[in-house]
Amino acid sequence: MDVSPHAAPQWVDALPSRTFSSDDERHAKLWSSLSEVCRMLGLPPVCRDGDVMFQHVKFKPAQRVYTAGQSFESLYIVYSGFLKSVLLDESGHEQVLGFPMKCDMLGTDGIDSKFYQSELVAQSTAEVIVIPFRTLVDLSKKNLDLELEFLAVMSREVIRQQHLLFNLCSLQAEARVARFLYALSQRFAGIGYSSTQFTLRMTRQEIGSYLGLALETVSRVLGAFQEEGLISVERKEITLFQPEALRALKRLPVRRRFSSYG
Amino acid sequence: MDVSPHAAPQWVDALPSRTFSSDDERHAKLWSSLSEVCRMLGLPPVCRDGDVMFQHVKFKPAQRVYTAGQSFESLYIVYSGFLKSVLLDESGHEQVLGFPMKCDMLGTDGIDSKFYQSELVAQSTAEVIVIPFRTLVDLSKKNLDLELEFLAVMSREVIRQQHLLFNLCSLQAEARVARFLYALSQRFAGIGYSSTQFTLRMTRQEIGSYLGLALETVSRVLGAFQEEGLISVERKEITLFQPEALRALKRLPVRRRFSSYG
DNA sequence: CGGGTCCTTGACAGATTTCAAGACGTGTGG
DNA sequence: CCACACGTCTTGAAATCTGTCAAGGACCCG
Repeated sequence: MDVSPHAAPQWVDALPSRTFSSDDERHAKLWSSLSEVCRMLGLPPVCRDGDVMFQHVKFKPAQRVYTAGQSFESLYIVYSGFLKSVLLDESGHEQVLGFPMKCDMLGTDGIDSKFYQSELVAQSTAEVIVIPFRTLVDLSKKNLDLELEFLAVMSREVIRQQHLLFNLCSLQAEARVARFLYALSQRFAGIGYSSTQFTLRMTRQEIGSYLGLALETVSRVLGAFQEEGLISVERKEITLFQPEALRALKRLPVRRRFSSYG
Repeated sequence: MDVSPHAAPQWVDALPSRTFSSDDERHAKLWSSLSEVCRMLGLPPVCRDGDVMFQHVKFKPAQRVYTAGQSFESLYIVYSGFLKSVLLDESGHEQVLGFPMKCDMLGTDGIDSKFYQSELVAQSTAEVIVIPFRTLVDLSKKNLDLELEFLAVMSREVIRQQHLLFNLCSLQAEARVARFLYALSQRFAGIGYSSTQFTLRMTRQEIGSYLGLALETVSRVLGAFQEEGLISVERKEITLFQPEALRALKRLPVRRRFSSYG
């Protein structure tokens, strides 16, 4: 199922068909208004162009919303489901950039060069709202505050990456994983899920890539957290017992295992 | 000279005075037009509001252009000199986010919350162009393409951070330092300096913070590069002998030093 | 049921940090 | 002009963390 980087034609069949026929899709919400989009992005509801509607598109797990090198046409807002955003290097190695979920905006890295620099991959059935950039530009001419608000959304993305950078540079493995779990819990809370009990949609490998760690390290750290009673972890099912402890965690108390002189 | 984080009044005296009296400052260029700003940002020269001018402000080494928590009023474009952008955590630890130089735009992390999230510190005498955000918004109403272009500039910043993330996550120390030197050399070339011979304005500590390494590691890796004949390093004076080798470097050939059985 | 992916766990190697000491340079004040 | 203090850089040795390799078990899906 892996698509080699920059292989132009391959992503085409990962795009959804324009025709909706299955029962599942017939019942799905197919359009969102501009004001709904603004609400999802947390923007002030200044925009009242009630007529403008944006199409929804559904993706199945492992399908790509866009791929690196594909020409930039639209921004995307996650309506439902879970995805991952990845960067591919020359040799096909995959670097995870984030795990977008409901209300996240994606695709901004294509604005400058007019080609997406990263890939957006569905990890579950996912529904995204398509915002054709051309439409956005046109709308901005009528509603002068709109483009301004999009600057704010991009500002948020810059800040998110700054914090990620900080985590990678100044924290060691345990703290990185702890903060990852805490941040994830906060995001789940923000979209109406439980903040203390959830299912990881991504593999240890992907978490490791995101945090700059080997998958085994992620596995070990999760195990250690469980030992300490901070969390419960059973494959992908996670329960946080002490979220605040995770937020503040620097390093776990040393516990000599297998030592004969303790 | 260190300013403790979030200490509100302290940054005030780091701001430049509005009166220019010294000989040095009298001869400085004090204003830039919008079209000049667009040119510096690499934007198409669509903007012809010839009348709009932006003020220049000068800073001495260690002075702060803005600080974390300060209310967001303006974006800044580096006109000359060298700076560093840093994030401060609760305990005052400093995380370097970048080393801005000529033509770089800063301050975008304040757009969303209306407060700067990071700090911009001069590392040499530096001159920045002040773009009041209010002015930018007003201009956008007349020139509809302008705000669009600023989205593109922010898009570039997002991409820069994506690559930084990739470097931190998937490369080890030697490759990080090598790519850092290569990228620096390219940037120097871009603003008219030599790409093969330059002076590092930042300390090993700051490079280490930026790359997620200890300062000693940076020092050692630079030493190793010199041993290999890739560069020459004498304190802050750097000469690149094989820039391309640095760009592609994964790891240095192992060289057993101090081993008695070789 | 079989194949594949994902996860866990151990042992080990290797990379990087930490700690420590000394050299080098620079700026300041006597 | 020199001495001194300070920040920076280098270098070594030891400690520690994390990655790598390997094997086995759990789970899922066709």
